[in-house]
Amino acid sequence: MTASSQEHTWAASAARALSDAGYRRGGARGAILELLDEQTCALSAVEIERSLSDRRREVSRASVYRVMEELAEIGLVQRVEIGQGIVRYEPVRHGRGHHHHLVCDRCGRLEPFTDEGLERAIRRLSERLPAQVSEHEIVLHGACEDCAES
Amino acid sequence: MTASSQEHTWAASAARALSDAGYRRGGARGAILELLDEQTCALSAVEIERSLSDRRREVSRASVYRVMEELAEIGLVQRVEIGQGIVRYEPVRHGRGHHHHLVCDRCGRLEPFTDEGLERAIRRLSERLPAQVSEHEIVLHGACEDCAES
DNA sequence: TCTTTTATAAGATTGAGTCTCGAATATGTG
DNA sequence: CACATATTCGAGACTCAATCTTATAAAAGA
Repeated sequence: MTASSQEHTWAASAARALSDAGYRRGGARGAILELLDEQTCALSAVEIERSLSDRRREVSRASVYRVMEELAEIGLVQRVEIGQGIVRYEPVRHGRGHHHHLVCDRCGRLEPFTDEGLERAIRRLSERLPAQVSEHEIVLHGACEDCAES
Repeated sequence: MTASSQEHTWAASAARALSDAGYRRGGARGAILELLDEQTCALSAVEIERSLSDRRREVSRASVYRVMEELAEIGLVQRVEIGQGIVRYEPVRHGRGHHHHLVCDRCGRLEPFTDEGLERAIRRLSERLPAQVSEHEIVLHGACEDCAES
């Protein structure tokens, strides 16, 4: 899902949104935006740190977490808790691109999927519950296609 | 295993299931079963450790994790990942007291809910996906009734 | 340019969860 | 009952993701 679908890249619009929200420009933030822009699925903070280090644009751990928190706050990335106590982050691409995840408990593979029936069920449910459901992120566990065969 | 929930407590049937699975009786395990039996919703490992300590039946951290893993393996408890890297465990009543959870992001409250529409959507989805979905646990985030008012 | 504010880096710290291994306890057998 | 043996338990060291601290670097504004 390479997504320069809209007018700008995700990184560009994210940078503008950050700016609008009162954040200033910074090297670490730019590098992280650039990296995220290339991703199609969720990255963990540690993976982000390592990936940037690999391309010789080192960013400190604290910066990764701080930037991800800022991005999540504005809704530019979504936190995805896959399990094992590791939080992954995933760029939210304008409207489209909403999906959930299936985690293979054997090989650890992470697969995105979409399902309109599920979305509908959640919308109805959200209205019924005596609470404000702000966002939802569904993680199914099981065996992925490859692992299921063996 | 056919859990006729009336005649025995959950703890009793869990003890039997453990015995059937080849586990022996042990003090720590018994204390944990007893504690879990009183719970209606999920407890974290740390909460279990502290609760037992409060009632002067101390159980070491390793034992808590070990026992919870055993219980989860046999299907007597369900792991629930609420976020913040904390795993909670919840006794599975009568084989299927199946429900999901809403986490209040403000006060941290954990509320169980059930929804047939959601279950139906997941069943259909599971058939459609090229993978074996073994179990599902859905965590919605938002503001609970009390927090939503303010 | 200079000042003020915000961002960043490096590393110490926290805290959930894991691992190890010797001690304690349960069950089966004589 | 007593013994032998396998299982369970406890205490603490350890791992590692995530947070906090503090000094430095870099932007925006004057």
